Amino acid sequence: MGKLDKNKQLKKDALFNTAFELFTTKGINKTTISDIVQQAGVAKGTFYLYFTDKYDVKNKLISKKAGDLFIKGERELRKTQISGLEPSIIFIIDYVVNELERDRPLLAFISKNLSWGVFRAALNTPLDNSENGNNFYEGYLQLLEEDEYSYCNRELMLFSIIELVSGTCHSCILYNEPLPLKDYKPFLYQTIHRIIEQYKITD
Amino acid sequence: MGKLDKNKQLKKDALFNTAFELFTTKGINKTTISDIVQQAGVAKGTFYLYFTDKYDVKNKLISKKAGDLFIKGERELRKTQISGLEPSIIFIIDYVVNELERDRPLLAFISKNLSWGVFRAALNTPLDNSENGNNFYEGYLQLLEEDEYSYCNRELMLFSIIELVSGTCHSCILYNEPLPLKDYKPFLYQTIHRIIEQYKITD
Amino acid sequence: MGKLDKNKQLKKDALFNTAFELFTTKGINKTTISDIVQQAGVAKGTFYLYFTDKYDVKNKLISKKAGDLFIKGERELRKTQISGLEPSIIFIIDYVVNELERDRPLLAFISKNLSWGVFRAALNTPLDNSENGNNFYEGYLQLLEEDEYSYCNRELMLFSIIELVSGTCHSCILYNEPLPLKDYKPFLYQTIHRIIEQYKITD
Amino acid sequence: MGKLDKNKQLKKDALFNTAFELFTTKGINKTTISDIVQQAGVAKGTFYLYFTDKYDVKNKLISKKAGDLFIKGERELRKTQISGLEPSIIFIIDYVVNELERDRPLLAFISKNLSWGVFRAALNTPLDNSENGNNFYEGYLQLLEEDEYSYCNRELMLFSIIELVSGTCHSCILYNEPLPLKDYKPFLYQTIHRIIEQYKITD
DNA sequence: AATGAATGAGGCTTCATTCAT
DNA sequence: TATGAATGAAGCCTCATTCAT
Repeated sequence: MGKLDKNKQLKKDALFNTAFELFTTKGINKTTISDIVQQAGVAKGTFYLYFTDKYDVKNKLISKKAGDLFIKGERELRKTQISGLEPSIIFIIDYVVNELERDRPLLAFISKNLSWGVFRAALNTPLDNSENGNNFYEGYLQLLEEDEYSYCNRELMLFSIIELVSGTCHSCILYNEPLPLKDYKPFLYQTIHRIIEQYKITD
Repeated sequence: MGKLDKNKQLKKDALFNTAFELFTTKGINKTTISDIVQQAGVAKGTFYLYFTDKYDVKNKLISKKAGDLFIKGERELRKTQISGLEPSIIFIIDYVVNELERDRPLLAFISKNLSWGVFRAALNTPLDNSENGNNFYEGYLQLLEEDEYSYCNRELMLFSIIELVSGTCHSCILYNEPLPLKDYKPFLYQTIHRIIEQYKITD
Repeated sequence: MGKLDKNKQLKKDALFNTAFELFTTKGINKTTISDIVQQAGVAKGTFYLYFTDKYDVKNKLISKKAGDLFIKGERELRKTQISGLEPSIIFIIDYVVNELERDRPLLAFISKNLSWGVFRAALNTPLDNSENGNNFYEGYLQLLEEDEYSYCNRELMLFSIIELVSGTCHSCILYNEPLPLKDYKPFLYQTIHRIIEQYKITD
Repeated sequence: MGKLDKNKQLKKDALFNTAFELFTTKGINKTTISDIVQQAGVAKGTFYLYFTDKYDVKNKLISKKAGDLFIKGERELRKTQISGLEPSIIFIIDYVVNELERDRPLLAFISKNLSWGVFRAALNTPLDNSENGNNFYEGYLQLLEEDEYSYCNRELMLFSIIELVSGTCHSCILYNEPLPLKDYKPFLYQTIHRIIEQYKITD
């Protein structure tokens, strides 16, 4: 990559990161293009070289940030000795919600804007720098394969779990409503257990 | 109520209803105060006599519309012979998601903006014109009382169900992702069944 | 007309007149809305209450200014004892080109932008404050009626004369090319004479 | 001409031709330098190696295109057996207006921007690749010489005809106002006849 | 000679809010 | 109460021009 191209990427990254920072602190509506470029230290016009408008950045950020979370969760999982579908899923979910509890602006940003379609796409994005082309969704399917039981409607199972976690944790973390996250966790994981059971194939 | 007061209420209602119509068709961001007053047939200044700004109307609308849905669901339930907690809950949920499938703009409007706090408040709002001061949440509690089983953490159970339904149906109805609502329903109701079981007290 | 309405008209007029002044001095391309409102002493938004954009003002100005010129020419004609079609036309043309020679920015503004359609419309606009609904074009037709000869294709005759005058005088006045207006006038009026002859009906 | 020079000329021509295409299709105001270089397939900076700005190209284009038209008209004339001043002039005018009727964007482009000065210059430009240094205006003078009559104020005569044709045809072709070109032609050529008569020297 | 990323001034337009009537 | 003309800050986006490569 030439000096020029590297510089280009630097500017684009600066805009991307600055936008994320401002979106999560001020909110998307109250963040202006002027805010972004000013804080990123580039000229107004430069923004339009790389993005079409504020919502273009927003969509790219959501997909990226949501994907990153799960990828990091999976990486952490690999560092452990945990095996089996349910323990693995619980581990990753736990990792993700803990991350989101630590970074509430990120939670607010992601959960308001995430649709299953976008999410699904993000999960299918190959881990960056990945030598083996792996991605989260493939990892999930592999977990299913390796489990001692068989499962039907695998995408549906993940979908149900994700939407349940997403909705409930949003409320628990941001508003402590109807109760704080740590108090809700046992119930949540119990519900996840039951959802997994639901999709288990029993002869 | 005097003639003048009635006139006042008329204008306020016009603004309220027009705002709802525009919010659901054009989106909140793209709806301006000018749009609202123009279509409502009142002067710009009049808006500020009744609401502080666009977001004031928005919040009031969300609470109202979400509450209305469940209240209507409960009314429909009473017309049937259905009894028992689970059949009743499934009936109401089914009624609500069917309504939302028929009125997608309403779904988009509500689900993007509903938090459990707001929702909880809406459920506690007395049914309008109600002679007996009943509200949805009390109705829910009564269903629990009348069931042959006992349940713990009743609010949590409702919370889990609502968030699961809300997230999954949003995706199924608006994007057909990962599958159309009608195909997902059996799985959803099975999951609800399992959540209810989870909170059942067994000696 | 109420105080408010009068004020409204004042602002609109201020914008209209200021736009004309700036268009003729700086040119349309280099005149900005900001320039106009600033010099007119009103707020930016006020401009958009009365005009859709710069070109809206432009079109209205062209029509108005072109019409005014001919109306004034006709008024001057009435003050004289001149009679007969040709002397009358020559008088009005002479009046108009003299006016345009005195006000070159006006000439530049009008002649670059005038189409016969716009012009025709302007000529049909009733003289303002006119009690009898007269307009230039009707006056022209009346001149034809009163003449001792008859004419065919009356609109065409006027069209030819106007376009000839417009094109040639634009060049003579603004660039002295191919010669100054005063030197060209005899030739021009001779040509007009011949055009009138051309449309005269001879048995 | 070296290979490099040829390459240079190619880029310049590409810019020139592309500018013409865009000016006539989108209009000058709405055509940007970016549009031109992009469609011409060269880099932005390259434009500034050959032209100072958009208006530089514009002026060069107008002069070139207007001149080309008359030169082509004259060439067509030479292919015929037509002789005599008036038939020759009518032939060329007819050729030119027919061309302009076929290519309305060209008409719009030229007639909005043509002044007699620019036009006169264009007519004096030697025919490109011309071995004999001839140009349109000289051809015109020669036609006058060869005619059986003598004429005074020759430039004026051409000027009057050109301006008349230019103004009237602009309106007839682009707007069919006050009538379509083909219906106006007989009147126009009759007027031209009369103008020529006007400048004929009679003892 | 050629490139094209970067610039940033400056245009256009919107719209929440006010306030005199 | 109700009005709606007026405001002007604030946002968006374009684009001619430059300059390091």
